[in-house]
Amino acid sequence: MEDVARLAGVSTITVSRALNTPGKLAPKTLKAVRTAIARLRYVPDLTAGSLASRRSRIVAVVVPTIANSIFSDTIDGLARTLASQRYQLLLGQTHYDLEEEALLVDAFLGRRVDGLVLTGVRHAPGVRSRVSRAGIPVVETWDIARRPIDMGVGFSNRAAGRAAAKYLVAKGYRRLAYIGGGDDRSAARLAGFRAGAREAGVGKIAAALLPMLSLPGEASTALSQLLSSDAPRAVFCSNDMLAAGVLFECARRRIAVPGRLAVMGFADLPIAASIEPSLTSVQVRAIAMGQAAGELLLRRLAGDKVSERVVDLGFSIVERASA
Amino acid sequence: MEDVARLAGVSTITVSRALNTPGKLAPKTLKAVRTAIARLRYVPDLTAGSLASRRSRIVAVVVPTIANSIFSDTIDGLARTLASQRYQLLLGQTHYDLEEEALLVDAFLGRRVDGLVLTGVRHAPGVRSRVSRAGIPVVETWDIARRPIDMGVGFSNRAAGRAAAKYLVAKGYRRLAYIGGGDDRSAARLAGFRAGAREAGVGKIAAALLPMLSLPGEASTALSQLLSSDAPRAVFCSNDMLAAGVLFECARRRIAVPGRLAVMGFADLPIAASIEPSLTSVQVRAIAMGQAAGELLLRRLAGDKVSERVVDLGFSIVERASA
DNA sequence: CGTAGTGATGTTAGCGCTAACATGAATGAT
DNA sequence: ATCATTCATGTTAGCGCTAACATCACTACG
Repeated sequence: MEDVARLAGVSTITVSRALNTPGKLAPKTLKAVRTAIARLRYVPDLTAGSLASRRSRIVAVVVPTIANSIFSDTIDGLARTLASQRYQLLLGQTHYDLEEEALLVDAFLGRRVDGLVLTGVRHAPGVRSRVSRAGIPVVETWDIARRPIDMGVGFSNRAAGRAAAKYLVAKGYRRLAYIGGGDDRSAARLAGFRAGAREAGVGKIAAALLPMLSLPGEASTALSQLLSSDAPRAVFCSNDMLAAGVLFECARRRIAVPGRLAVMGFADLPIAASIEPSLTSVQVRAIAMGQAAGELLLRRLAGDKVSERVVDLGFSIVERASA
Repeated sequence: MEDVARLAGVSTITVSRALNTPGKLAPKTLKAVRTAIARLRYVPDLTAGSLASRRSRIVAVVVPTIANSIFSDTIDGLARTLASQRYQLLLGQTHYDLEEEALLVDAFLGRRVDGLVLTGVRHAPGVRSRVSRAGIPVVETWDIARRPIDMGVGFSNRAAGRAAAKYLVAKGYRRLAYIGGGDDRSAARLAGFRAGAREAGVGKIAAALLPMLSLPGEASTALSQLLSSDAPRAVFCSNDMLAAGVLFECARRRIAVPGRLAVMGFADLPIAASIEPSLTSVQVRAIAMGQAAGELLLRRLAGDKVSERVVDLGFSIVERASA
């Protein structure tokens, strides 16, 4: 930077200003500095800048896994929103392990990220306090916290499960089943699904819980398991990929959908509209969640107060052929 | 850090060593420092550490989009490999725009990342030289560069397309078609597909090029387009999701697969094995690519020389029911 | 018992920027 | 002509760490 300053005949702070607040320089000076920067191929060191200014222009996002396209959509929305203000994204995956999340959060706080986006509302003990002490804006996504760490963007997984049950019962299905993973949000949907069924006067629900992934192939196993006992009339899957797997298995076994088995998915991934038969699904706004999280962060980083700390983006049921 | 040092009765450098090279401290001292760190809830500032040590322990990865699960698998492999050495991932998406890539690369270089992983082998002018000047290890993935910037991990998209054509012709299909995106790698596969067909004595190939995304829904349009002209006997899709879309459309139109139309996918995503009929696909090793990229970086960051600068992970054709 | 060697810890001097205040020139109102 | 105000730029002093060298105690050996 000193070299640039010397070549342009100014001081280093002027170079700094040319980079950060070009509007505050006289046009001539700005041009001279820019010429010098180009000539010397100078690449400013943002690390040093972060240290001096105490702003890193980095936001960290923690998701269970990016292999699930649902979270990558949220990251995409977040990344695009933050990119508009030249913020960069540091990515961490927990693989559905709260301890991993705690480690990632600590590492990110050490990097002095300007903001933090977490997935889910349950965290390892200590995370909450450490994050609060850091004094940075934090957004929890993909669920609604009763007591958010700071801010939240999401929807109620419980309510979504409940709505799914009510939808299926209203359609006349009474023997209901659930296929899903064991993570918090899937568990909340299952709890809601059970509650909804109970409220609608339908009793026990068969549930097949899977390991964390949500691959279509696992659905076959889960379906076999369910069919071997008291065969359900409708099955709610905690993910469209799982639901797709069920549809494939049904095609293989010549089980008519929805004639003999109704299938309902979750997330409304692109495949839901395209698959044959098309898949009834609970639509959630994955990209919008990322965008909203990014906007909340940006507002706080710009000094705004943000009174609406929790944003419920809701969900909606998209009725298609399968249920 | 000074507070911690004072409380532990040591100097700041000893605290630094307790954090970075704990093995070099006397066990008593280490314990004292750790106690002080815990008591004060001290969170070391990695930004300052990066500036002083000139190592950021951050690696940047640039992909076209993480919405495509193929790239998120690579990122996953990369992230896991790097996490073992406490490196963190900075993520950038180009949305298939080389100019975007150039901007991201510049921003990442400014952050003094320790390593860089790029997708593809074609870059905006200037990127190559700027990256080289930075003197950091770089890995280009998802294709094989004839002249890599530094290192490479991938497979030949051209060869993959060629192999797909030969496979289909060997199966007796002669009127071939291609459905794929317009990005470099898809284009390379199409070129290879054409070359393979030519070599196998099959002439013109119908091709439907789509915008960048690879959603199953877009396949319907593409298929209609192909069927309206000289109906193909076999179609090679540049992505399994596209292929799935074709299968769905075929189910809808009661087109027998592979009886009337053979369908071949690319990437061997989980859905390929699970869909009905199961999908013949070109398997590529997305996760392994990320891991290998991570390993190359780690070796270079550890000071190794790395003589094999380009790793070809190859591909294989997985024969299933659809072609 | 002297000397070299080893291991543990400390001292000094930055890493490359920017915040905060300081300076000085130009402008305009009185 | 004087003074306050604004604008453009400069000076100083860190931001919170770590590299490199320095120091000191202790061990081992002939």
